[in-house]
This record gives sequence, C-alpha cells and structure tokens, in this order.
Amino acid sequence: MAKNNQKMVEEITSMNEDFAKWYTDIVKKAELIEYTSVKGCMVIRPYGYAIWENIQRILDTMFKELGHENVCMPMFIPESLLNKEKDHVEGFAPEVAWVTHGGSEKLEERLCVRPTSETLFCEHYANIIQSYRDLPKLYNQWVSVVRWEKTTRPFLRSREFLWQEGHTIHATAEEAIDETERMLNCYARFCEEYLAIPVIKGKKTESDKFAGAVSTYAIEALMHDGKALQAGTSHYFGDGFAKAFDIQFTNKDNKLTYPHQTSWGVTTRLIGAIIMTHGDDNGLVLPPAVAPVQVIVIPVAQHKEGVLDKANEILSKLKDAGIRAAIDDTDNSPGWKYSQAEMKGIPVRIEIGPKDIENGACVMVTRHNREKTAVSLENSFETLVETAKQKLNEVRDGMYALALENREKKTYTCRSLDEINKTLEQNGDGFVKAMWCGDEACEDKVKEVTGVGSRCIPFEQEQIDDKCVCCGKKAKHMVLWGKAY
RNA sequence: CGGGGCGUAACUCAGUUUGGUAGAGUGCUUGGUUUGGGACCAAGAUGCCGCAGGUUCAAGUCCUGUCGCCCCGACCA
Repeated sequence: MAKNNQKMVEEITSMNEDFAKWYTDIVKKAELIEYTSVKGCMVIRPYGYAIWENIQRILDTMFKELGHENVCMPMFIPESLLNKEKDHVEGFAPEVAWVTHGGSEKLEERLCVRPTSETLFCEHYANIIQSYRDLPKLYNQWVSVVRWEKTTRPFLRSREFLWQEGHTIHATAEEAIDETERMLNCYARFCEEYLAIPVIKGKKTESDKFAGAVSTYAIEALMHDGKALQAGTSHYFGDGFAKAFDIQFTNKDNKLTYPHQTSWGVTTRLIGAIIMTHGDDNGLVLPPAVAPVQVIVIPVAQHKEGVLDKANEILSKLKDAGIRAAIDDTDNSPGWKYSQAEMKGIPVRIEIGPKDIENGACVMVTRHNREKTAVSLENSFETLVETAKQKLNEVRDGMYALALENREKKTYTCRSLDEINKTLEQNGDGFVKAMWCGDEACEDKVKEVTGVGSRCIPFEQEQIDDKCVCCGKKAKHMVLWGKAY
C-alpha cells in the first residue's frame, strides 16, 4: 500500500526539484489550460473553467448579499477617456493594447482594450448621477481585461484574464472607506472559508498602490515556495476620479458635491493561488467548495458481477445529497484512476470493489492527506453519504491548517537588513515581518539589498522593534515583506 | 524589456556538431487477456521538423528574420 505523500506520478516534476516546472506540469496535467498561439493568452479548459464558475457563483452571491448589482461595460475605451485621470493613465499606459483600425479604415481616435474599467464607470456615473438620491451605486462586472504583459504565466500573469471588478460610488468619504474595507473582508472570508487559503489583510504602501487610488488594500497569501501572491485588492479613490470625470451630485443642502468611489477585484489568479497553496507532488489539491467534482467513485475490477451497479448506486445517492459526484468507469487500471483523480485534485474518492461489496463497505480516501477510511454501505447508503459530507468539511479545515502551518513556518521576524539576508539564505523565501520608518527610500533599499519588497502594512500590527529595519530611525509600521508573483 | 534555454507525431524527446529517404518511448485506434496504486500481448493510424525568406544539386541540419514556450531579473492582478 502507498505511503502518505509518496509521489505516485512520474509525469509531474517534484516541487522541490523545480517549483516553476511543477506548477506548469500541474496546470497541464490537471487539464486546466492549454496554450494558444498568442503569447499570454490561454484556453481555460472545462475543468479549469468549472473551478472559475464555482468561484464566480460563491462570490457573486456574497456580492449580491451586500447589495451589489451586476452590469456590463464595453471592452473599448477611447484614448481621450483613458487620459482623463493622470495617475491612472501613467499606471496603465505601458500595458494597454490598442485598436487602431476598423476593417481597413483607420480610426479617428484609437481605442484601448480595457485593462480595467474605472474610466468607463466614471463616464457612466457622470451621466446617471444627479442627486444624493441616486447614491450609492454598488456595481460589479464579470468580464475579461487585457494587459500587455511582458512575461506571462498561466493564471498568474496572462495578457487576457477573467476577473470581477466592483465599482461603487458614494455620497461621503466615510461610506466609501467602509465599502473598501467591507469588500476586502469579503475577499478574505472567501479565501479562508471557501478556498482554505489563509491571507493577511493590509494596506499597500504609497509606491505600491493602484494608479489613481488614495489608498489600496490587499490580501496577501504565501505560496508553497515561499513567494507571496496578492489574492485580491480593494481601492479607495476619494473624489479624485469624480473630479477628473466631472461627476457631481446635489446634496441634501442643495450644494453640488463630488462623490467618493471605490473599486475592488479578484481574478483567475485565484486558481493559481489554489494550485500553489494546496498542490503537492501528485498534482492539484482542490478545496471542496470550488472543486468541480467533490467525490469520485472508482469501481475496482468493474467487470466483476455487481461492481458497476454498486458504484453507480453510490454515485446517485451522492448526487441526490447535493454532492458534486462523478464516476470513473473507464477500463483503465485502478492505479491509473487513483492517480488521475489525484492529479485533478478531487477532494474525496471512494473505492468500491468485490472485496468491499463482500464486506458491505467501501474505502473513502481524502486527497489532501491520503487518509483511508472504511465506510459501511448499510442503511441504504445513509452512513456513506453522511461520511462523505463530513469528510468534505474536514478536508477544508485540514487544508487550511496545512496551509497556515506552511505560512507560519515560512514567516520570519527580522530587525536588520543583515538578519533578513541571513534568514532568507538559511530558510529560503518567505514572509518577513520588519519595521519601517515610512520613507520610500528605505522601502526601495530593503528590496535592493535583500530582494524582498513590501507586500503590505498588515492591519494586525506587532511592535517588533522601535527602529526602522533599514535606516534605524523611528519606525512607523510593521511591514510584511516578500518576493512576489 | 535585458540575460539564458527551447520549438521535430497528441506528449516527452533523439537526430542538427560533419547537409544526403523522418526516428524512439509514451499516448491514441482495434482485438484479446487483465484489474485493490499509472497491467500485458498483437496489429494499426498519426509529421508543411514553429513560420517566412536565403545559401545549396540537396536543408530538420547552415544563414537572416519572425512568432511562440520556459527560466532568471525589471514591471505588473
């Protein structure tokens, strides 16, 4: 019998050997994507897209519970519109794709393919908002955007990617700030509860904030290789965009006033986060909430009398209980099926063969720890269905605990640049907690000397030291540093 | 965008040094035997050698350009 965590599949490069290759192997072997002939543009295959659909469904429900409505903006932005907010253009201009021709006619004004839609929402808000009675508007859209990235990687950085972008507009700054926080919390809850990915909430430094924002907040997760991944962001815009786009409303005192805005988004990058947080040398490990298949039934020696019937019976009982279940009744060997199910990260698998039927039981295996449990088939499968449900819950908790343990193991506290260098050299990449004076020059120097950049200023502050890790002057914040994807 | 590596069958790759009939393993198809951690036998199908030029009697192999993929930096969800 296989030992826990033993590598079973030769086709996947082991994580320790080459993390980047491991990642690409998983993405291909689990049939999440296929490359196309345009750099940085990928086919998201049914299994990968089904994960995204589950993410969408859960998040969309959360958004709607918070009062948001979905809309759909055009994918083109006229150059003059993009140019209206100075910081915003400067931030995005280097990576926008331009449409210059319609058919063979050259366009009078070139159109950019949206890299993000703030400008479009602003143009629209200017048209529909007159009175305080029109506020707030809590809009969201599920679309793809294009950013002409130089180096690309599936899910982590592609030239076109799927995301949702929320854009809200409020009468007061307080309301908008609340919204920014609310949505960051929404993302954090989604990552932790549904994706089993522990995240750190914090504020971005000035140099790292969104182009055009007053302040940017983010959730940061740590991947298996010790690199940080920004899993979601939420921005507070103040009234800067409103001023640039001339959005005004009449308040209760009959005065013309600029409203305050926010935007927030998560992308298909979350799938990359799932892969690199939970995956192992046998493939993908999916959190049950977003797994396209939660339980797979694997008949063993299915040619033998009664095996397939029993397996199909189990399948239909699971489906009746609302579990996303499937059966692998191909005539591959059982070992092949196990490996296939593991590569695809299916959280729970049920093995059912002649021996089990004889014993009135089956074998249930959880993907993340490969624990095997014998489960009775008595009571017209009631025990089985209940055990499956219970396992799916346990799996989420187990995965979260493993991910948290990994993050804690790779989080270091440092008081000098020297200490950062030595710590990272000894232990490999990870999160570094260190104090910072607030000066951008120090932020740059830390990155230059140690290789780790500022990820965020965590909301949960710790007083590690009273001096800046770089210049030794009075520290203002504890910053979370790390190498980023 | 800088540095490096690589594009040959669906996949992994050999063949390129020294130009001379397109190869292997895996996978796929069909049939049979198997089946509790990637089973075995037999027969078969699959190639504009990334693309475009050039050199040559002759180019997968040499030259130029171009596109794509991977890695390391800079930038970024």
